[in-house]
Amino acid sequence: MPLRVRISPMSGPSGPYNIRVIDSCFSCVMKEEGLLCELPQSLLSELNSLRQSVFYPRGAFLFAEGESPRGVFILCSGQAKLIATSMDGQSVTLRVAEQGEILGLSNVIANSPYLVSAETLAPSQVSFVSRLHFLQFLRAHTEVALRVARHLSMELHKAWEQTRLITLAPTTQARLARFLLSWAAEHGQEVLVGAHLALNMTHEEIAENIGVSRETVSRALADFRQKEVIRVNRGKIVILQPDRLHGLAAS
Amino acid sequence: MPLRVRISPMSGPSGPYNIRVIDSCFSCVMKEEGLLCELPQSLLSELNSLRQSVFYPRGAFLFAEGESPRGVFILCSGQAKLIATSMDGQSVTLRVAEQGEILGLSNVIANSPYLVSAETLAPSQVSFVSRLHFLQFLRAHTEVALRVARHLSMELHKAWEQTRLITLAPTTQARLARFLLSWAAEHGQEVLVGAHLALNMTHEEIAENIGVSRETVSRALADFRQKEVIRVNRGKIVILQPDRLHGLAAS
DNA sequence: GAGTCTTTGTGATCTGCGTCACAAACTGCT
DNA sequence: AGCAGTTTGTGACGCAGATCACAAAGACTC
Repeated sequence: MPLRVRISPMSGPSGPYNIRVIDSCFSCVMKEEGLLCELPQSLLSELNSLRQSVFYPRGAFLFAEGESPRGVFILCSGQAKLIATSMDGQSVTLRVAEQGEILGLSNVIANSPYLVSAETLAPSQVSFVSRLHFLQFLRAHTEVALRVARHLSMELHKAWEQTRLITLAPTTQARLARFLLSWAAEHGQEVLVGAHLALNMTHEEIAENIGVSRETVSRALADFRQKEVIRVNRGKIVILQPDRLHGLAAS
Repeated sequence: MPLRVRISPMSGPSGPYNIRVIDSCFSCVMKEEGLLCELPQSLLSELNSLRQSVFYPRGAFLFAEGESPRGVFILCSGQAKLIATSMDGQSVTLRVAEQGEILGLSNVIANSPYLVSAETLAPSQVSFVSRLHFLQFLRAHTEVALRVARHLSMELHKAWEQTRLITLAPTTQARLARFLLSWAAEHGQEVLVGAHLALNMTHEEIAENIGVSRETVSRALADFRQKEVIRVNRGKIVILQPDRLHGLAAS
């Protein structure tokens, strides 16, 4: 098992970024799918007293591969991607976390080093709860342990979906189409004519998501555009022909 | 999200196989890494009363993609692989579970259909616990919920490792070498001169593990053999030059 | 608005690996 | 032992996509 590089210099939730510490905001807990949604008020306020809220710009690292787990990061708003990096600098995106999700959970539970890095894709508000506090909280409330198990199950399923996406698509175009569709699905976006996808990603980053080269993504997108399946509007992708996109995804 | 095929005809832990039902055997719980190891005796015997033990031959399906979760499968002895299949019949192996591991856990927790299939790689003794019983058991004991969370974390980390293996290896030979090394590592096998790996896999299956074609695996293995890095002995692979194998894995 | 850096678009080339095809070796069955 | 089914070995061929190489278009700074 080769050791991995890129140990971040950060020692807490704050890093070498221009970060604002905020002290309200637990709106994320209201989200339907969030781990914490519909927790009894008493538990919420207990958790509230443990957490520390911080604002990160785009491109900030919440934690990096190889660090030992400091604690969990609750994504109150924004987006973050989890990436794995190889020795020669290549990287894959394992998944993109949305608001309401918890990052670093599995590492805190297993007490094993982060084996992925978490980088914000958009300006994000993040609540940090230290390992010790979180574990105490977890042990004290069976309800919380069950929700954690459910969250981990969700993460596992997404990891499997990602493997499926990368390995079982016949062509690159299919991979890209599936990627766009699953993105839309995960963001509650109906895949209708005119749906806007705010990917917040460069072609390079899309490439890392689907495991192909940057040029191939550019070319495939150009092709979709030329077929008028999609349109690109100031960084956002607009779906023009959902049905044809599904067709491309299938084969 | 395309629906997936291969719904198995089984409706319980038993299927259309020549299966023996056994009623002892919880030796798996003694295993160091098993989910259940070192559980208090009282919990063990409670679980014992809930389970039903069954013997499967090689190639049996414990469950298949798309089925709703009947319960969890505790692998007392043997091996099983988790596979995802695409519409056109291709498949990837997501991981190989060893004795002591629990299969179908995340689906029971999340109450979502199995999105992978589990197939035995060797004759295996498996204890089945139905969804309801397991959830009751889980809810009743915080200790168990925590262990489940730890097991799921382990599964998630293995899933990420698998993605890393498949996507971040520069060449096919590196993939194969890494696969062999990680196999050895996970089986407590020291990677020493003469270490025997009982893969229980055909080249086809190895190919599904590392995401390449069968012929490519045959050729790569032939190459390793010709370089005298490995030797093949009645299906078992013998490592002759661990250091060179590590070298091949790196690049 | 000039200058720098990042991102995107596209052509040209090269190659690893998938695919097809078939022979050889092995396995299991009666 | 003999036969059928599976697994393995290897050659020949073709192409999808990686890589290289720039140019064009945006984005951000002062």
